[in-house]
Amino acid sequence: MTTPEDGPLLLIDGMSLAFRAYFALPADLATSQGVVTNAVHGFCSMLMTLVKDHRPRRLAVAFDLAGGTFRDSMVPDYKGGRAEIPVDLPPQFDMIWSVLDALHIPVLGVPQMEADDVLATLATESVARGEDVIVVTGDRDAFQLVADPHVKVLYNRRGVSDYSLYDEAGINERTGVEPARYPMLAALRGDPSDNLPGVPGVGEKTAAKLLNTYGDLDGIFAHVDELTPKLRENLIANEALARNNLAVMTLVRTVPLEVHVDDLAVGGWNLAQLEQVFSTLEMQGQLKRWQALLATGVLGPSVAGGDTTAPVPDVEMSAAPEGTIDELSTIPALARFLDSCDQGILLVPSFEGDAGRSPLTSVALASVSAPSAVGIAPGILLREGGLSALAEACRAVGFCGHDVKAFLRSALLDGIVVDGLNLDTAVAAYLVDASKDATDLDALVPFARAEAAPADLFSAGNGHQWASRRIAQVSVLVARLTEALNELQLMELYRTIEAPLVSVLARMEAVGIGVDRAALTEIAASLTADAAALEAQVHELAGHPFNVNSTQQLRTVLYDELGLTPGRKTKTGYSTDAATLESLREDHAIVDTLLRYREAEKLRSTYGDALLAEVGPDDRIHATFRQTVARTGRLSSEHPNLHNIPVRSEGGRRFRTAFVPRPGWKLLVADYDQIELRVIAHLSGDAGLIAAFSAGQDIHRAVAAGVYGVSPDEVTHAQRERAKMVSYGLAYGMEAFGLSRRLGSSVDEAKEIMDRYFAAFPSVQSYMDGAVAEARRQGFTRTAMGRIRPLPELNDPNFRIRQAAERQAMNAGIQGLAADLFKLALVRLDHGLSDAGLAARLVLQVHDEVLVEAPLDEMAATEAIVRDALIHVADLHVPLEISLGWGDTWGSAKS
DNA sequence: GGCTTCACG
DNA sequence: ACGTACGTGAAGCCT
Repeated sequence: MTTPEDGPLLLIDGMSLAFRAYFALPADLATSQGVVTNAVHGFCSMLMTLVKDHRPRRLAVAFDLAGGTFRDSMVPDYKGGRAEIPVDLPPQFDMIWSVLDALHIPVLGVPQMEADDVLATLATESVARGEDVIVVTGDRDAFQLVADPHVKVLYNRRGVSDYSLYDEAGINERTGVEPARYPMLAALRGDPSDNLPGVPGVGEKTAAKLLNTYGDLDGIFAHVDELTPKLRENLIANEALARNNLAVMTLVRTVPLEVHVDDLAVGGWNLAQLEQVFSTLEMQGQLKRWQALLATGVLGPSVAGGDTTAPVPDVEMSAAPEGTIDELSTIPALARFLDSCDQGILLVPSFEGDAGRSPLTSVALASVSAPSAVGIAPGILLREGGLSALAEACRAVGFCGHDVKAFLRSALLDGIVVDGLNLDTAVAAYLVDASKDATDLDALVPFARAEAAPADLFSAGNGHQWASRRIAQVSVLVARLTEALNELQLMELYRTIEAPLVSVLARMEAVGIGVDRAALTEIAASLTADAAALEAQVHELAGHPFNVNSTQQLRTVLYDELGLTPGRKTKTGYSTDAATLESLREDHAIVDTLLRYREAEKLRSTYGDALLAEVGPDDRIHATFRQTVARTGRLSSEHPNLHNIPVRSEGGRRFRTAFVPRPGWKLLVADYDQIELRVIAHLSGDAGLIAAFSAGQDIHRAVAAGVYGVSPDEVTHAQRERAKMVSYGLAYGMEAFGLSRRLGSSVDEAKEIMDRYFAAFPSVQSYMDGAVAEARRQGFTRTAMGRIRPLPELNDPNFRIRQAAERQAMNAGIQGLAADLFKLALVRLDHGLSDAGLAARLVLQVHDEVLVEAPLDEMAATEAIVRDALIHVADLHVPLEISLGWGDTWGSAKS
C-alpha cells in the first residue's frame, strides 16, 4: 500500500469535478432552507474516494476564475455552444472552497488561465523532481500531460464514479496517438467541447494516421503533396485553423505561481472548521465520513493547536484581479468616483452605533459594473455636502444595497431624500425565502469570498476591508436575486410594493410618533404602585414572600403549598398562565390577586419605564419597522414594539392616551374593518359572505344568522360573539378542539358549529382545502399579489409538524394578502400626501391601522387621501371599509 | 440562550 | 396516542 511518504501529487480540476457532480446528483439535495448542495455532496464524495484510493502526499485543487481566459481571444466563441451554467451551481463553488479550506487543501486559480494550465504547470514542476503525479479531470486536454512516464490522468467520463486511469499506453489505445501528440490530433479533427472546428474531412482516424506517419503538423504540411487531392486541399485551406487550434489545445506549463509543489503537502486540516462548514451545509453524513477518514491520518496531521484557524495557502486566489479601496476624502474625489458609476451604484453604509439612529461612519461605494473598485466616503465628508452629491447620483443612475432603510432614514435626519432604490438585497432575499434571516449577509452568501483587498488593509482592521467584503457580497447577491425574483415571479411584487415601501418606512421611522412624557410617566408610576401593592397581597395570601415573577416559585406556592389542582403542563412543569389561573379563580383568593398583579406588572414592565426610555430628545419615539422578518409578509416593529400597545384592557388602554400628534396638530387614526374576513370572502368567492359584505351588513351577525339558521335580527349577542370566534378561528385553520376551548363548550358542540358554518359558507371550506393541496403540490403558498411562503414541513414525517404546516398553509394566503393590501395602501397613502404637497405625514402603522398627523388646515384633505388610499387599494369581490377618527391622542381618536 | 408569559393584529 | 389557532416582540427567570 502507498503511504503518505511516497504517495503521488494529486492535482484536481475542481471545476470539471463540480460540474460532473452537479449533473450526476438530484437537485433536491438541499439544506432545509432550500439551498441546493448536490454538487458539494458529489464533490466531497469524489474527493474522499480519490484520497482513499491514491493516498496523495500532496494535493491541490484548481478552479477556473470568472472573467474568461486568454484563449477567448484566440478562438471565436471559444467553448461556445455549452449549456448555460445552471444558477444553482456557482454558489456551490464557494461552498466547495469552504470545505477545502477546512481540509487545508490549497485552492488555486489564476486570472486568464484555465484550471488545467495551473495543473499542467504544477505537474511539470513535480516531474522535474521525479515525483509521481495524478491529474484528475474531465477535460481531455490533460491527456498531453501523460507524455511523461511519471504522470497519469484520471479521466472522469461522466457521473461521480465513472473513471479511467490513463498512462501512456492507455492514451495510445484510446486516441490512437501518443500523449504528446494528442493536442495535434484534437487540432486536426476539432474539439466539440471547446467549440473548435476541425479540418473538414479529417476525423479521429485520419488525424491519427497522419500524425503517426509524419510526426507533427509541420511534418504533415511538409508532405501534403503525398496525400489524396481532396485531403490535401482541405489541409492546405485550413492550415492556419489547425495551427491556431494547436496553440489553443496546448496547455500552458509556465503559469506564474506563488505556490510550489512543496507547499502542497497534505495536513493542517481543522476539524472544528470542518464541523462548522458541514453543519451550515447540513451535511452531517459527510462530516462523519470525513471525521473517520481524517482519523486514519491519510490527510496528515490536523492543524497544530487543534482548533486554531490557519489560513489556507490559497495564494493564487488572491492573485485574482485585485480590488482597490480608495478613501474619498474630498468632495471632488467623491464626485469623480460617482461619475464613474454610470451603470448604477452599490452602496454599503456603516454606522457608529445602531443602524439608522446613530451617525454614519462611512458609506462604501462601488459601481455595479466594477464592484472590485471600492470607494469609501467617510461620515464627515457626507455631512459636509457629500450626502447630497451621493443622493443626486443615486437618483440619476439608481442604487442597490443591503437593508438600505437605515441609510435612507439616516439621510433624512440630515434633510436629504435619497431616491433611486433599485434592488435592496435584504428585501429581495426576504421575498425569495422569508423563512431565513434576510438581513444576515454572511448567511445569505456564507461562502462568497470578497474580491481580494490590498493586503495591508486586511491587517489594518480599519473597517475598509469589511466594507469591501460587503460590497462584494452585495454585488453577488444583486445578480443572483434579480434572477431569482424574476424566476419566482416576484419582481412585480418587489417593484410595486416592497421597494417603494422601504422609503415610506424610512420616512415614518424618521418622523416618529409624539409622546406626552408627563402622561406616560404618570401612567407608569400608577402601575408601579398597583403592582407593588398587589405583590404584597400575593405574598400575604401565600403566607411568605417569594418572587412572583418566577413561574417556578409560583408553581410551588400554588400547587404544593396551597394544594390547588394543577392543569396543563408545560415542558418544565405545571402551567401558571392566565387561562389556567382563570379556571382556579374560585378555589383560592390568591388567584384573582395574582391575575391582577400579572396584568399590572406586565403593563408596568413592558410599557411603563421601557417605553419612556425609548422617547427621544424630540419627545418622539422612533421605532424600527422591519420589512424582512414576518413569514406572512407583515411588518414588525421593534425598539420599541409599537404593534402591541395595549387596547383590550381598560388599564392598558390608558397608554394610548400618551401617544400624541405634533403640538397644534391633530392625529388621524384609521383601520380596516375585518380585513381578513373580507379577504376570505374574496379568495373563496363564497356567495353568502360576498353578499353580506356587499350589502354592508354586520358580518358577525350575518354569519351567526347563517350558522344558527335564524334571521339576522333574531341573532343574540352570544350567538354573534360565537360567530365572531368561528370566523377568526377559521383564518388560522382552527379545529373543533380549539374552538371548544374558546367557546367554553364541548368539542361536539364546537364541531357542530363548524359544520354548520361550512354548510352555510361552503366555498370557504373548499378554499381552505385547496390552499393546503396547492401548497403541498408546489412546496409553497402564494398570495394573490404573488408573495410566496415556503412550507417544506407539509411533508414532514412528524404528524404534529405536518398539521401545523397545514394550518400555516390555510392562513398564509389570508394573512399574506391582507398584509400585501395594507402595505400597498401605506405606499399609496404616503405618496398621496406628498403628491398633494401636504405637511401631513404617516407616523405609525399597526397591521391594519394607520396613524397620520396633520395640521388643522389639512385635516379634510388628509382624510380624503387616507380614505381613498385604503379603500381603493385594490378591486376585490367585496368592498373594503375603514373606521376613521381624529383626536388629540391615539386613545381618543380611535372611536 | 431557552422557556414562559403576555401585549397586539 | 398525540396535540390542538396564525403572526409578531419584549420582559424576566434560570441554566
